[in-house]
Amino acid sequence: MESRQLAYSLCERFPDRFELISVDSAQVYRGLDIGAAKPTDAEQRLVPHHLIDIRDPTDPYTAHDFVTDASRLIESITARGKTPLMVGGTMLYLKSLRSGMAELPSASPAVRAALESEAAEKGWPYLHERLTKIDPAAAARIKPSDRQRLQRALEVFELTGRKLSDLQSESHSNLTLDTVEVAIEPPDRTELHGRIAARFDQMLEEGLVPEVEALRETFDLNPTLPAMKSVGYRQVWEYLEGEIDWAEMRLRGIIATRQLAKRQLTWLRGWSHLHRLPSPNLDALLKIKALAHIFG
RNA sequence: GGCCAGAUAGCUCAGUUGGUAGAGCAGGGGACUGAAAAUCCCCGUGUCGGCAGUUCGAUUCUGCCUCUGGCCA
Repeated sequence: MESRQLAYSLCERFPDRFELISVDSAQVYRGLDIGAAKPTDAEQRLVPHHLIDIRDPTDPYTAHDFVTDASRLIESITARGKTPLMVGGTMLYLKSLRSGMAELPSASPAVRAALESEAAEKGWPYLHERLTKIDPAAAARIKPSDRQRLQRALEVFELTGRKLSDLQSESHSNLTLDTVEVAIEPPDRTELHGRIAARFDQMLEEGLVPEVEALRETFDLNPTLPAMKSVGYRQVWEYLEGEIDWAEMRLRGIIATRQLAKRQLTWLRGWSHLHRLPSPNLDALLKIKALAHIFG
């Protein structure tokens, strides 16, 4: 959350030096502003921002889309003589950009719907058994309870006639990135949780609920869309449907945010070559040796 | 003041025909290849409100007490 402020400090110190690429699976959607903690117009004027407001919430954006878009942007920004600054907390996007993604077919709503109804009829364990027959390696990795990945593995087979595990072990992107990775070390858990609660209350005060109501009027949304499954939006949706009351919505929103933060920290823990800063302090950032060539 | 129902894990509760107890949620840890702010996996000893009594043995039965909710005054 604070990394963006640090990025802005850097941009102010070195004007016209950087362009910012948002690494955020919620900020890509138009209309998701308050809940996605999208940069304000004033902030967006500080430095060119990319990959914000590029999709309607009815049109899912994916990790693969991100890798494609970000790769292209990195190239063009660099060609302009500037340095791309990637800021955001969608860890899979970052990971995929760094290690590349396999050549896989994109999602097919028709195939997914077919698998969905088959699962409703015969159960997911049955589909997992089928995956075991066609792709034992993938089946061993994917738990029968992990419907999302199970569905994906079967979908890939339907679409290509090939095993997901084979496709994944083949072609990986050979994008070579010279990056310096920096993360701001969060405070202790209790304090982090306090901040998260305050932040969610702030969003409610700023009008998160009316924002979702407006989205529902503007777009033909449903609760299975990624945009509406994201933190805050999902809980407000349930509230607007009358499934939960205000207090419960607030509580669940805060809980979901905490759990998201925890998952992001889990990603970060295993990150190698990561520079950890105790606070969003520009001087501390500038002391990182690996950055010397950029400012030198 | 009287009657009734509760009091069990951080929270909501289940349960033990008497052999010291378990779910959901929260929390912690982990995984992660076109939904990723998603999806999933692992982790539960707590004076079973207090004090007595009955019993080989009580969280479980009995009595008293404390607290909470409801009803009646």
